[in-house]
Order: sequence, then C-alpha cells, then structure tokens
Amino acid sequence: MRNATTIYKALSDANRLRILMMLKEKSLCVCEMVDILGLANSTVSKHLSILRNADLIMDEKDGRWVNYRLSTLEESNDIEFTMAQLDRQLGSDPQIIEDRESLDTTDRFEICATLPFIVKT
Amino acid sequence: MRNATTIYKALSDANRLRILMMLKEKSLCVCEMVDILGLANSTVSKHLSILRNADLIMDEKDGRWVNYRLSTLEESNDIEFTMAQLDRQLGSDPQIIEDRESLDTTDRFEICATLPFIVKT
DNA sequence: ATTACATTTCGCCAGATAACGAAATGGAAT
DNA sequence: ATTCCATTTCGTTATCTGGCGAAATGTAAT
Repeated sequence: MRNATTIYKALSDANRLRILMMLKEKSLCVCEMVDILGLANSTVSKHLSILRNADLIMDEKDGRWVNYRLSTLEESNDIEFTMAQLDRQLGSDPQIIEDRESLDTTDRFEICATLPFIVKT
Repeated sequence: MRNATTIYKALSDANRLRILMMLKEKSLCVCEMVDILGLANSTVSKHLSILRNADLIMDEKDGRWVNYRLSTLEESNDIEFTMAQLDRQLGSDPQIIEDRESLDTTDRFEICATLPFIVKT
C-alpha cells in the first residue's frame, strides 16, 4: 500500500511527469533538466530524489555529472506499464512535445558548463 | 497534462485506493464506505469528489442514497488499465483483503440506518 | 409539514509539499 | 591545494491536502 501511494505521489506532479517523459527519450544529467524545466537545481534535485525513491528512475555517476535514466530494476516492473500509460496520456501534450524538441536541439556541453554565462546575458 | 496529474493525484492517497478497490468488488453508498474506512462522512465525500473529478468513478442517485461505482465512461478508458495495475499492486495487500472481507460480511441496511446506534455503543 | 437520515458543503486546523537561495559535498582540472 | 562546477542538503516560505465537526441540502417516511 505504502509502495503504491509512493509511486502515485511521485507521478502526481507535472514537472516530474515531464522528467519521466524526457528520460524516456534519453538519459540526462541534472543541469540539462534544470535548463529545460526552468527550475532551480535544488528543486530538480528534489524531484529526482522523489522519483528515485519510487523506483521509477536510477542514477549513475559519471565524473562530476550524475546521469539519470528510467529504472530497469525488477522491483519496479511497474515502470513499463506506467510509461506505456503515460505515453498514451501525454504523448501528444504540447509541453511534452516542446520538451522533446528542446532535447533534440540542445547538447549537454552547450548547456552545462555555460549555464552561468547564459544566465548573465 | 492537467488531466494526467489530476488522475495521479487522485490515486496518491491510501484511502482513495481503498475506495477504488472496494468499488471493484461492488458499487457502494457513502455510508458503507464511511463504516469500513472509519472516516467522517464529510471526509469520505471529499475523497469521492476527487475520484469523480478524475473520471475514475461515477455516481447514481437512488432515493436518499448515492451509489458509487467505477467509471465506465469512454473518456476514462484509462480506468481499466489503471485498475489492472492497482490490482497487481494491491491485490494481496492485507488492508485491501480486510476491506473485501468487511464488504462480504456487512449489509447496507445493517450499516446505514443504524450507524448512529453503533456509534453510541 | 415535520421528522429522519444520507450526503454535500463550509470553515477550520495540522501536517505535507513545491519552490527558492544559500551553504555543503565531492569529483576534475589547474 | 585550490579552484571550478555539478549536485545535494538545509532552512524558509507559500500553498495544498486530509482530517474533523457543524451547518446546509435533498429525499422519504410519518
């Protein structure tokens, strides 16, 4: 029961759904998501910890980056089911489509190291 | 997007999941759920309005009772998908099993009119 | 029409949640 | 070792949520 409500709580926020739909496209580091979502990094980090806690996503350290991707753990065999449903519900949502376009037209190395520069201009 | 988060918000409370799982067994009036959940009727009524708002359940007036059941609207074609997932997650949950037993061993006419009496004893 | 009763709405309160900025952590590069 | 930078943790704030009891609504029976 606790498990089920944890998952649904994790899914009950628009920004977290955007994150999941982005991770469906490819794995991402935090700063890429910060850039696309337009939220503070502390906020995105918290969203990610909620999704991780629900076993919906996993992280993998890579140098000073942390790459996030959809969970593939057996424990969360729900994830495929859940993502299929999410895709039906959100596959044609304008915001989600916009996010996908952002993913296509941006590159981690453009975004991350230069983020302070972008903010300045 | 709004639609998806509304559904997941509706699913993110343990008492609302208990309600859905009970309605999977049979349709129920509010006072039956009040009795089984052990919550104030105002609280249960609010939960029901949240579930109705998410198109997960429907209501049907019958005299002074209001019978609730799982939605069969086309709009909420998600419901079957959702209930299948819920059943996998909660089908063997102790609380859910207990609720099902309560449903089997109680009768609306025993519960509703006598509720004040039960409270008194 | 008055009483009885199921349900909803209202007003309130305590605790949860999403957001932020600032400070802390930890790996890479100088 | 120090600086740089991605990320997390901490502390704060405003808003949302779940709970209750009391009052309002609506229908059935007396």
